[in-house]
Amino acid sequence: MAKELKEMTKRSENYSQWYNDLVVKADLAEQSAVRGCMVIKPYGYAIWEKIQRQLDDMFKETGHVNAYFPLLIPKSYLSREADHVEGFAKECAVVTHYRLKNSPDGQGVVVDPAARLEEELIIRPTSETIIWSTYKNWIHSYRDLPILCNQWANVMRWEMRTRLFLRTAEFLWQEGHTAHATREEAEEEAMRMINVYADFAEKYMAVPVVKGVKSANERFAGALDTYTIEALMQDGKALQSGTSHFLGQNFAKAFDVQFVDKENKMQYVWATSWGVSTRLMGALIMTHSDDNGLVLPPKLAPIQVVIVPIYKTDEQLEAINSKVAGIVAQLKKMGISVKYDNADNKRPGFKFAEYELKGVPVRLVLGARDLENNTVEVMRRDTLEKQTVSLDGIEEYVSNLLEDIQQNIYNKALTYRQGNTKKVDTYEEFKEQIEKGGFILAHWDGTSETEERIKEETKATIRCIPFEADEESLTPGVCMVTGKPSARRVLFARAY
RNA sequence: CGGGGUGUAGCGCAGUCCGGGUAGCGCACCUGCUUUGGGAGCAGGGGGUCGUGGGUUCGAAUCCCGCUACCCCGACCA
Repeated sequence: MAKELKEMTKRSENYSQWYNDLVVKADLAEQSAVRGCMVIKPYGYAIWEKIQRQLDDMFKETGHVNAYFPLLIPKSYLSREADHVEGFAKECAVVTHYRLKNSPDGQGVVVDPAARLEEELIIRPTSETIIWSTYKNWIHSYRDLPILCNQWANVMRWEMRTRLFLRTAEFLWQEGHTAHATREEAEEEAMRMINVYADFAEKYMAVPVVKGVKSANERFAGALDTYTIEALMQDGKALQSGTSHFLGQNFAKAFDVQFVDKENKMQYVWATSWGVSTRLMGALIMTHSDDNGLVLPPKLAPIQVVIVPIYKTDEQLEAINSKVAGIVAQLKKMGISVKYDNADNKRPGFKFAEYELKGVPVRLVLGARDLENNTVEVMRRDTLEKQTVSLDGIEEYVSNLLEDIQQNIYNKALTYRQGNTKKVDTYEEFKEQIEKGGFILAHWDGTSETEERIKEETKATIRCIPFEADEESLTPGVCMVTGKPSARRVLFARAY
């Protein structure tokens, strides 16, 4: 078994394979029989809940409220905004009938042809259209603005190819949809939310991200500007982890959402939308995990501390139980989630491996030997280091250790990203470097044609034009492909 | 939709061609004893219409034809 597991986890170079083997075993998720959809198992869902709760707090702090809109969208809504329909039409699931009937040949059921819908319904791939058709009724005056709504929901995109966590046909996400009286206010909102995402990624997920704006080619269908956070995975590919869109007046015009301003003039509303999905769990896994399994940041780990007893006799177990009870109570009081696993149907070694696979940040092991010495063995998941420490003040020790782990895995990921971000100046160099993976900062002439050509020839795309850059990167240069003038370096990578 | 691959016990696979002949292995599961500071050992046990429909044959997991599901690579994309 040990050997098999090692085989299994030594596959980090191929993440999709790794997901299927490791993550399923780690009880996070499994593919469902429904094409490209995923069943999220309890442990995986617990991680999602931690993500949800934290993000939701951050949304509330920035003045947002939650609401819910329908799953099904009339087909005609989708065609109101030209770019939007262009972007999503090809990947929509369509509801055409509302009834089944017994098959004439007596075998099962068939779709009742008499129950055809007059207008087909689309299962939402995103909710801009249904929300803006609703906002039309909510907005009449400048006094009705702004509207700052968020929705936690599932959406469906009939992708040609799916990947566990990163691109499932159905996925869970949140989508914020805001309406504003002025362009400036909407632009500020879009920027505010990409910053919220970046904060969340770095402070909670311990995933360093590059904030920036998308090029025209990579922009959201229907947006004037798309802001993004881009993370670098351990295999050298980029992962777009969250986006915030400044939608201008496109949807207001498409759905005729106007308000009367202070001067009694009709004005179209300005919009934003922003979202992150269960893809974040993919980012979490792919950024930190190692060959022993998941490594979770303490702030998002469903179980932060696991305690394993080691005993030979019932008397020893009793003694350990009562000792541990005090530690558990104290840790819980400090807001630390702790699991005491004294189940006697699994051996200690098995438990050690299992909780490492699940990414539990800290493990305490308490045996008869420790009771005598008033000590405990502490193992940290990020470095796998073990240390025997005194039981006096153990709660404080663990609390500090959790913070240390949170910081350490962030630093580790940041160091990795820095080491895999290169500046190149010629296209030959670029082609060579892109094969090695990682981020590349290079000059580009700003045209879609050049971007398209680079994508075709190297499979690399412009991940974003970063907001923050060193002075050299902001110095004008020449495009590595065409030699035309370039204002600054932009960020390239191969992406998921 | 193109190119490749795979469907055999809950999971992972061998057997499939050369050569058709009692359906196997590891893990998991059940029972018992011994174990417990890194995925326990020994002994015994249960579990499979070999993806599916047809054909060839005395006989098909194996050969032939069709269908189907899933995985990987590409086009598409959070």
